[in-house]
Amino acid sequence: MKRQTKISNAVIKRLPRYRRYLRELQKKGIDKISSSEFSDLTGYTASQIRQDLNNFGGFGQQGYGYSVSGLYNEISAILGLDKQYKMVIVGAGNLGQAIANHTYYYKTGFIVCGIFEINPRLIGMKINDIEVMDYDRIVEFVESNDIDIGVICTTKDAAQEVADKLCFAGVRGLWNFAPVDIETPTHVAVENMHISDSLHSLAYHMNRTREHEDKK
Amino acid sequence: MKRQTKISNAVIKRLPRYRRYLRELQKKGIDKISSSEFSDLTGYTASQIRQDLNNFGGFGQQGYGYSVSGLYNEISAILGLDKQYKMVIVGAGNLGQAIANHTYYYKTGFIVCGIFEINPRLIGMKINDIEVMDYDRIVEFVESNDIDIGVICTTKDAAQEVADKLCFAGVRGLWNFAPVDIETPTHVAVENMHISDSLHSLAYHMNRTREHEDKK
DNA sequence: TAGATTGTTAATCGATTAACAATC
DNA sequence: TAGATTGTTAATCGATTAACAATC
Repeated sequence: MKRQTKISNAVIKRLPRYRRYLRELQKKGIDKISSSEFSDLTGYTASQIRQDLNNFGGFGQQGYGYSVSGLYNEISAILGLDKQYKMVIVGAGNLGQAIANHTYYYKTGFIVCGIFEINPRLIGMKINDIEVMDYDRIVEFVESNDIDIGVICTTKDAAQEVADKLCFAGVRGLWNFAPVDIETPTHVAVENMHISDSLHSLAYHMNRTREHEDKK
Repeated sequence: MKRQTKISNAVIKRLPRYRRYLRELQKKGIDKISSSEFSDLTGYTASQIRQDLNNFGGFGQQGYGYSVSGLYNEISAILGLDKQYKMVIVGAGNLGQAIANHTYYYKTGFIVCGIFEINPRLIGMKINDIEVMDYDRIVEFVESNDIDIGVICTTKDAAQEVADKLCFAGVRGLWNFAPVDIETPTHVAVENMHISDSLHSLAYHMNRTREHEDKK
């Protein structure tokens, strides 16, 4: 087993997907899988799966394969999903509310501790038992509650300023849903959910498949 | 100018981002940009920007650069954003409602024509003036209204069945928010918004930046 | 025209796939 | 043990970067 210093982002992006499939196998009561069976399931080549996993350690057993629950746990630990994270949501609009209501995060260790807004009509509301607070109080709140993650559900114009405030207050990660690219100090991780970008590439691919049809 | 047959997905994924920056430049009244200035702005290398654009045509002018609005329009057309798309949303939960309420899509040519649900308590409601209808009626509706895109906001267990039905009814694209990988006929494009996968890779990166700090 | 900047080819870099020795 | 399948090295493929001739 050889542990590498720098693991490419392409590998990291595949881990949550591997984990999802392992969870399904677990539910079905399957407790062993080979890289080639896993390849059939996921669509990744067996070679790539083994290569990816061996970035982190030798989790398999020659002649046998991988233990489904063992591998599930390993990947969870690699991703840091054995830990808990405290989150705040900024922006109590549709998207902020949808995320606050999504109990899934809570179940997997991502705890929404508060929602922040500038719109006075929304302040004081409760969404899924989480209080909507005045944005003015955010720095104090993040500091005193040791918040790990800020979720940005604001307009694109407010996003960078909100990000700056969250970083100043001490979050370690930003989950950005605004359609802009956020700048942060190097020690703060950013993950973007660029929803409209995604819709735009769907539009592209739809017109491409159309072209293929036309040629037939 | 040389037009390639097959353009890599990595290129396509960058186009919406290029387009966003061009829109901002346009708003600021800047009407000309060189690849190296655009590189400073976006973080992509000037070489990559020119390489990417030349997959589709020679949009620049030697010695001058690129026309901001010209390039914006070209990229919009490449993505197919000069067209209109009719969408239906399946699932009127938090996420489905958030998308239905997001007027942005409408402004950019993606028109939400209906929302479908199995929960009888939600059927008949109006969300942002869009009717929530019985899921039983979806095939008929998609067929008779020439719906282009199905947006899947259901649970992961229902997602594939919903996808099959939408494909059968004739959509050309699926925008999938359920945390599963959807299978479709080759002529139906799929774009995934795997929200929890994104959160999981954020968790990974947060723990990595932490390690760097520890080493200091 | 001279200067600037593109379009495009060539070189490099990184990621994926293939092959196979190690080993359970 | 023999068969199976991993871990890992080597080969290939593709994507990014560098370089420069074309040209506005």
